This record gives sequence, structure tokens and C-alpha cells, in this order.
Amino acid sequence: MSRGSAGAAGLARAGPVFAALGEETRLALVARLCARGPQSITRLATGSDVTRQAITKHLHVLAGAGLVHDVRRGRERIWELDTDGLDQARRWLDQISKRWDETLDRLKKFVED
Amino acid sequence: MSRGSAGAAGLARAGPVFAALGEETRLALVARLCARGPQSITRLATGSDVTRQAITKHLHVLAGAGLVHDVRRGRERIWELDTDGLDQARRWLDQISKRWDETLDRLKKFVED
DNA sequence: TGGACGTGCAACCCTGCAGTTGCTTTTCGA
DNA sequence: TCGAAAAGCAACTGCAGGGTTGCACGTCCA
Repeated sequence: MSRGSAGAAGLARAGPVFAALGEETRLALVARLCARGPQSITRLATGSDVTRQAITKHLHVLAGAGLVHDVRRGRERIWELDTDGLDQARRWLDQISKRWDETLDRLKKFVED
Repeated sequence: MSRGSAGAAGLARAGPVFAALGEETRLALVARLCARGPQSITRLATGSDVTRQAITKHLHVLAGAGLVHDVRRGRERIWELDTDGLDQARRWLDQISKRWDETLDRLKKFVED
């Protein structure tokens, strides 16, 4: 595979990221972490319409996709955003858009001949 | 929220896009459309490990998220990529990354005082 | 005009997973 | 040291949605 992050490998990496973000509660979680900075689980759960346990599960999914990571602080567990996963997904979208344009150009030339 | 596409409105739009891309079959479908250009349903189904009907459902989900659109041509229905949806998702990711950096800077200054 | 091809529609099965409840463990502070 | 706060663990429920099968409908062409 010599095609960069839009190939099979990049797809395999971007998949879990999109899957993680493709859920309203998790997307809201990411947005909240982004807006208000690193927070504990209970803090994230207050004001949310789901249970603390649900939040915990979602955070682990996000962590699995490389979107967040946690730091223990006393009896608390502080979660904060991880931009690496976001960059991964963005790069994939970039590549797809670019290659799509190239494909259209190729088809256009092919038709014109 | 008057902050552009990273706000609640942008989140509401980006959600379906991520949800659509957050499924292996659909992600592969997008990649395939990107690499080989516009194709009919049966063409997309051949070589895939799922049924034509499954492909059809996935295409409708992608269309709902503004990622693909279809054109009838005789008895065929040709599907092609729609970069608008991709751009939408990319803008959301951009905003999140940027605002996250700003948040970290704010927190840093707050701690240093 | 009839058969082959491409697609649409509807009912159905079943797995994954979001969400909850109840309990235990760990840590802080008075 | 003891109660409260924060989080972890495990079992359970319910439903959305991915996938299939079967059949009907339009379209092309020999």
C-alpha cells in the first residue's frame, strides 16, 4: 500500500473514529470536553440525560478510537480530548475529497476523447 | 450558540455524517466510489460480501447524510460521491481541534496566574 | 413480444450496543 | 476512623439497524 491514509490502512484507522463520533451522546461529549476543558466523569454526567455509567462506556469507546485519554487524580478520573484521532479522520476526509476530484477529472477527459 | 459549524447546529449536521461513515461497509462503499468513480448498485454489489439490497440500504443512509446522490440512467441507477457532506464533517473537525487548543491555552494561563 | 437484466419493496431474523440498576471498591476530609 | 464522594464491575433489558429472502416492477434488446 503506497497510497497514503486514504487507502485500506487509513480506512481501517478512520473507521473506528467515525464510528465513535457517529453517536449523538458521544459527539456531544466531545463537544462538551472541547468547550469546557478536561472534566471528571461525574462532572460530565451532570446535566446530561444519561447515567454516569453510560458516560463511562462512551468515554471508553472514544478512548479506543484515540479521541480522548484519561488521567487519574486522586479518586477522580479526568478525561480530556486527544486531537490525534480527530486529525486522523480529517486527513482521511481530505484524501477522499482530493481523489474524488481527480477521478472526476479523469472521467471527464475520458468522455471528451 | 452563534459560533458557526462547531456549535449545536453544526453538531446536529455533522452527527449523521459521522454515523454514516461509522460503518465498515459504508466506509468501504465511499472509498470504492472515490477510487473507481460513479457506479450502479449491482456494480457496487459485485465483489462485495453483502447482498445488493444491503448495498441499497447503505446508499440511502449515505444519501441521507449528504454524502452521495443518485442519477437514473435507463434501468440503472448511478451513484456518485457528494463532497458537500465530507466538507461539512471536515469543517466540524477543524473547529473542534482549533477550539480545543484555545481551551488548553486558556487553562494554561489560568493555572499560571 | 418475451426473456433477461437492473432495481424496488416488504417482511423477517438476529446480533450489537446504548442504557439502566444494584452493588462493591477506593479515596478524601472532618 | 468513619461517612461521603467518585468511580468500577457485572448482569440485565430493549431496541435500532445490518443483513437476508422472496417477489413484483420497469427497461432494454434480439
